[in-house]
Amino acid sequence: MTARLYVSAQEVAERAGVSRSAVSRTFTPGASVSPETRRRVMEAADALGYQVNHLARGLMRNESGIVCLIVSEVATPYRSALLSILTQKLQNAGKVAMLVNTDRSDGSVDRALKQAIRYRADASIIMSGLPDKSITQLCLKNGQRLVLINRDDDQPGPLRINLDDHEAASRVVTAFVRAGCRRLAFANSQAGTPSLMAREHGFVHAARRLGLDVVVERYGWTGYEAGQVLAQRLLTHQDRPDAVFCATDLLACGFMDTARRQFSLSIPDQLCVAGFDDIEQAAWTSYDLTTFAQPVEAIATEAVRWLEDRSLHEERRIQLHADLVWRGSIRGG
Amino acid sequence: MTARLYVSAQEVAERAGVSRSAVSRTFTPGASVSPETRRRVMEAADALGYQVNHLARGLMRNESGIVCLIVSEVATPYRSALLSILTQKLQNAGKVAMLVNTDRSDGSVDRALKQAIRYRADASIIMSGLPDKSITQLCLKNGQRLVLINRDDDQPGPLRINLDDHEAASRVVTAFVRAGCRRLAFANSQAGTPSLMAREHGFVHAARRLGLDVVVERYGWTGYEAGQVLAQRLLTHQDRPDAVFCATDLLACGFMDTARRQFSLSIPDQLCVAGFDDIEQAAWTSYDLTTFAQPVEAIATEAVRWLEDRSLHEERRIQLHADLVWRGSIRGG
DNA sequence: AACGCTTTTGCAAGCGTGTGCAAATGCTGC
DNA sequence: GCAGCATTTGCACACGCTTGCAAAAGCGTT
Repeated sequence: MTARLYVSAQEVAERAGVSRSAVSRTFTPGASVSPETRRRVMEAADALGYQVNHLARGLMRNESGIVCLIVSEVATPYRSALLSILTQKLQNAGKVAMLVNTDRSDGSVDRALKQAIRYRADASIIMSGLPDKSITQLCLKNGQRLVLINRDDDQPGPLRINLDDHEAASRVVTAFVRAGCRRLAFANSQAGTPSLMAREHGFVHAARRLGLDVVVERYGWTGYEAGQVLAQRLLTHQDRPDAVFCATDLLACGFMDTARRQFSLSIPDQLCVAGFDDIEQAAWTSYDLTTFAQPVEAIATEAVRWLEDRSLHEERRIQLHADLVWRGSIRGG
Repeated sequence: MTARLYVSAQEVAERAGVSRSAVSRTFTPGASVSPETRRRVMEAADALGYQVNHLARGLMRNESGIVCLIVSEVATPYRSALLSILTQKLQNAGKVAMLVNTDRSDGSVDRALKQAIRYRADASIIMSGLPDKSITQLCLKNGQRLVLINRDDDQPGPLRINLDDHEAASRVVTAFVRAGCRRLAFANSQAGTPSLMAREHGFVHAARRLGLDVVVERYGWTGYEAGQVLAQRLLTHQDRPDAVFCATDLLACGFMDTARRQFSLSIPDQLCVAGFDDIEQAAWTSYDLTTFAQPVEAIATEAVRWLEDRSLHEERRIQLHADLVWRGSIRGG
């Protein structure tokens, strides 16, 4: 019993006693079909289990309905949260998400974009890494739309969504100082992405403006373990910090755990901590971390809105605001 | 400057001075092309930025290369970990993942499968929820392959991958008893999925076999907050448990936090805890949770292997083993 | 040079759909 | 009944690709 072919519009047409065009029009919103034929077509379609072939439709319309999401480290809390809401909203907009994982190997963002082109994706949303300019050109030339999320750079053409990292970082300084902290530190990873660096620079500059120095430490990849190592390093510093801004909540979690367990520090009494992203774990009582919320909802909304609106295919930048979520890891408040 | 059409094989052929077929064959592994024409085609293709149109190819070959992943609660640690590795392996196998998020609304698994059919996905992998039998039939009739992960049920046709939940649960009983615990409890959500229930039943049965009773509590959705509530309920129980098996690591995290913070219990001295999934947070020092590891690697490997091997399109069940990861939340060891 | 064989090439049909165009149909008002 | 109009329908072509088939080309042998 080798599987039969899918049922085609032709078969539906025959069963309904109409032409194939009528079937096509029935499934094309806004096409001209009389109520009566539509009914008969629907009936036949249901009976046969007909589903429009989107490959063929995409071929004709030159619009596949596919949006390619390019991500690495999908299993990370912030990434998966953004991914979740993006797919949600894309589906609501009648699109479907194609997920390309760019872990390992470096040219993989480029490979991912080529994959997107092969499937004639209507757009690609890049959440990690950066494509080569030549590939960007290729995409734009082919009318493929491009969205860059939190990957600020100078590529032309696409929609770029970014946060006010710099300004957010300066708010942390204020909070730390108001809490009576004077020995500030910044814990960063070595990833060196623009948003991470913007937080670092924003923090350092704002502190300097108040005449305060900042100890900056960078280590490894942006995860829990790196946070632990950073705590080891920063807390054994001769002049131990009394406040640390971690570039990421994951770093902050590792940092806090090591600060408490290994250095027996009480938070926020002896050490104030702030993070960024507002991942789910930041709200867990073990951490109760004061942090900045990634506006994932707004990011997704803006991205999808831009994709839907065909008039806006010009270059565009959107800067969103990261709200400070005040919890218990900074004194006062 | 409205975006030009994508470059087609025709244009490549003209530029290379060969027929369209030659171009097609150049990009079809194993087709008969002379080295010389292949070279010329490749040259022209590179110059023009040609990418094979997979929509058209899928239409002809009746094989799209798309595999549909049907998931809800993508942002959950275990789900996102599985998703990550699955996409990884699918890509290595030359497939591409289409992600359908089935949060909200109940018929959405069915809708997701219809979507998969419309895009003529070669297969669908269901990680959450359960499709209606009629839809399953529709898929199989159309030659679409189906993989169910941890969703044991009686649907015919697909590949079903499950864990030895029952046996794992009984190992926890042994560990608890060996640690000197006698007042056992099981913390579950109300989701009632087969795997969760298998863990519950396995635990209760194994305990009963040793003459021990188990207090079972169920609440809410399988997340951190539910764990907190479950702790509230179980730890105020007249005869307070000295060991609790949480159906899920997320539940366990919430449970532990509330046990420590609200009831000032020390783990594992006054309370032993075990979880299931081995999410990343289970290894964090705040939790240091003894738990069972979801064999995500093996799950993905088996699923992809089955998809690749066209000979195995008969029904199949695979039962995988969940390793016990011993950490500090149970005494002894 | 003629032969047989293998490899390469081009032709053309077909995959399942959307849509412009012209023919057909239905409806309204004389 | 018929002109005038709006609506519906079917035909046929196009989308970009794969592939069976037969013709063409290459090549070694006699």
